[in-house]
Amino acid sequence: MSVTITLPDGSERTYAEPVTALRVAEDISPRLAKAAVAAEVDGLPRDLSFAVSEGTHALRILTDRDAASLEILRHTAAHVMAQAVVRLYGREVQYTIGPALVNDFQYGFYYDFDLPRPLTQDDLPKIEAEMAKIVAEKIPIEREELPVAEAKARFEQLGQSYKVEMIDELAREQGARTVSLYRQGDFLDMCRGPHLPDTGRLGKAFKLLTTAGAYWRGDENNKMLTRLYGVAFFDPKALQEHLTRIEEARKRDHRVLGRQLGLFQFSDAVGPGLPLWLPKGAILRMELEGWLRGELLKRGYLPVVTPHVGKVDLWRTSGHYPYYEHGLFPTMHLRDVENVPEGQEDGYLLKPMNCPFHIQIYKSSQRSYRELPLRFSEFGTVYRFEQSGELSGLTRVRGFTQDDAHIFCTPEQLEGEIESCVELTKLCLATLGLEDYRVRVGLRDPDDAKYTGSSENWDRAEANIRHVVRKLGMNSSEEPGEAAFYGPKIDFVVKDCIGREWQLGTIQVDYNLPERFGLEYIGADNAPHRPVMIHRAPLGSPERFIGILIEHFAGAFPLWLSPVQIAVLPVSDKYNEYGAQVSRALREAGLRVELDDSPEKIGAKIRRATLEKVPYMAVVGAREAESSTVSVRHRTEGDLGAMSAGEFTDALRREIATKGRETLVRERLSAASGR
RNA sequence: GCCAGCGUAGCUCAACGGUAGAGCACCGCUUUUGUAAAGCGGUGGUUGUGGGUUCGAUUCCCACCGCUGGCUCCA
Repeated sequence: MSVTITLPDGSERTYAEPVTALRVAEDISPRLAKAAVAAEVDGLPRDLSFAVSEGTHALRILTDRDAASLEILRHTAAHVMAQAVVRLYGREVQYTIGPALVNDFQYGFYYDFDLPRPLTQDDLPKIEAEMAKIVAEKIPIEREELPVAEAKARFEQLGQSYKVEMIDELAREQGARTVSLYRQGDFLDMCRGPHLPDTGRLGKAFKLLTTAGAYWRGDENNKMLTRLYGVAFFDPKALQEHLTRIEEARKRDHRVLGRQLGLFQFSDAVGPGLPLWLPKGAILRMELEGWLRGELLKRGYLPVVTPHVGKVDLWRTSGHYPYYEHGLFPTMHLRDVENVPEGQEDGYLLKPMNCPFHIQIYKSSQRSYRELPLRFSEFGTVYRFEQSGELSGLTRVRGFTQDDAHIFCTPEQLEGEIESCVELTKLCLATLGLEDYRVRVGLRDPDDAKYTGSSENWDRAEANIRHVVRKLGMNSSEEPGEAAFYGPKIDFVVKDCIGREWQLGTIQVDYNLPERFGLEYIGADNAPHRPVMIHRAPLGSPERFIGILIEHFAGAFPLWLSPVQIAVLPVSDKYNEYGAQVSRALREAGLRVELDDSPEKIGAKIRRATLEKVPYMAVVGAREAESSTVSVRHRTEGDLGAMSAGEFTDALRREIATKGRETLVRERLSAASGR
């Protein structure tokens, strides 16, 4: 009959009877006990009040220095917030769920409430003040384990019907016999825990950030609850840094930079989610697309061009229409202007995808196995009627282009083709320096009826994808329910400046549309066979990709993508003529140049070009005109010294060829330091 | 689509019941300038749209449109 506790440093402590984690901490040192936040017993997070039972157990005392503690702090913060809301808004407040978030860029926790009226921004200061009171009261947080029936009775008594529903569900789906409750004074919640030992430990480094609506259980058929988001840290300095980081991130927001740099705009006169690319944005986009087009040709892709509208029937055959009708721009009816043949549906759609058109091209002649794989590529603009609340800058729009292609191949060729698609997608990300992405393998959700095709087809497609992912050793996560309705996919997902995830590149395996459209090729055996399709887009969409790119570079694009590559800046009007000469020479060398012949002083011109994030400036005055040179300045590195226009051009061409490395800067700086 | 907030000059913001103001940008004049903002002057607004309350609305109320943060959705 004894308790043996092994500590992380390997030492052991023995107790005659069960002992709480806190007691052990006290025995180790009073300072540790004071700093203790929670414990980890046999690898599981526990409260400090947790009693370690007989036998041998590994114990670790968690302090604010442990990463795992932050989640506990934030979870307690959510409870304290809920307690404050109940205190302020009365017993008719229903509290539902309130988890900690540790990987979110902005938020640290939230709690969803059902209240007589939704809370607004104006309520937050009051709630924060009440939370501060609760912290000052240092209310002990106590855990108890109750049988399901008893716990239900408690919450029924409190009128907390959501909690009752959750307990029922725990009992039904996980066979729970008991549930754990946490009480802090007048507030009782069902929670797995662990929590801080008392509300005082929350401290002052918390802040409520925003309110939002959220459907109960994330289902839009359910009631909309009020969600409060907040964040908490152990250290007020860390909170301040966090808030500053959010503020900084908002400065890179592509919507802000897009306007500042004159890349794109939206116009009420045109309609929401329909971007207008301004000249500078259009150049950037053309450069990116032009590069990718070259890569596609090298890889045996065949360009095709297809229209923006097509008959509804096409989308019925593909299967898009019934499932995604609400996601389409409304059907155009032609009966009033044209005869619609008997038996043919009257209607055209603005295309939501390019695949049915590419399929028609496949079908335009009889195909032999000798032709396969056929890779039809098109930067096709598609239109999807996204819900109004979903629209967001360039990352979620209603009219956008896909760097699309459909690969038609034999089942034997499929995995090799998937592999090359993965490599091309990785090349795109690597070329732009987007290293921070995750790979998601989207599989069907077996409980959802929206997927088309046989389960054999799905099994095959999912197996193909898994093979390739394994073969390439890709670090990826499988997510059921993330497949396209016709097939599973590999998605490349990145985050924007405030941590929202967006899918960029995608590779989708599809056995189903070839079936639905009756595609065939004649095999070596002279018999018809069914091809497999891959839908793939390495950028995903230039719109979204560039949106992310703007944030990635904070608007300071590498030379090859910069809308203006060189600003020629005459020191005064007197040198405008020489400046124009230099500009002409650079432009003839294929560089994008802007001559600033405004009556400003040189300092102002430099400032303007720098704010516009033009990579290089060529300052020209008497000295340069005299010696036929330009004084080169880099947007961040400053003065790089004088060189001839020819030397400058050559250096920039070399730098453009690298697609990113600032070779000229390096050359000049190393020359300078070598001197 | 749902919840909340916001919509004032091209941009960033002020005025908050008494018929709008600043900085930047733009235009003009002076200055002819050497590596992140020269000086002076000027143009510019049916205060998102439509109703309502009021002697009077940018300000208060309602509806719509748009934007922002979430939720849902996302081929």
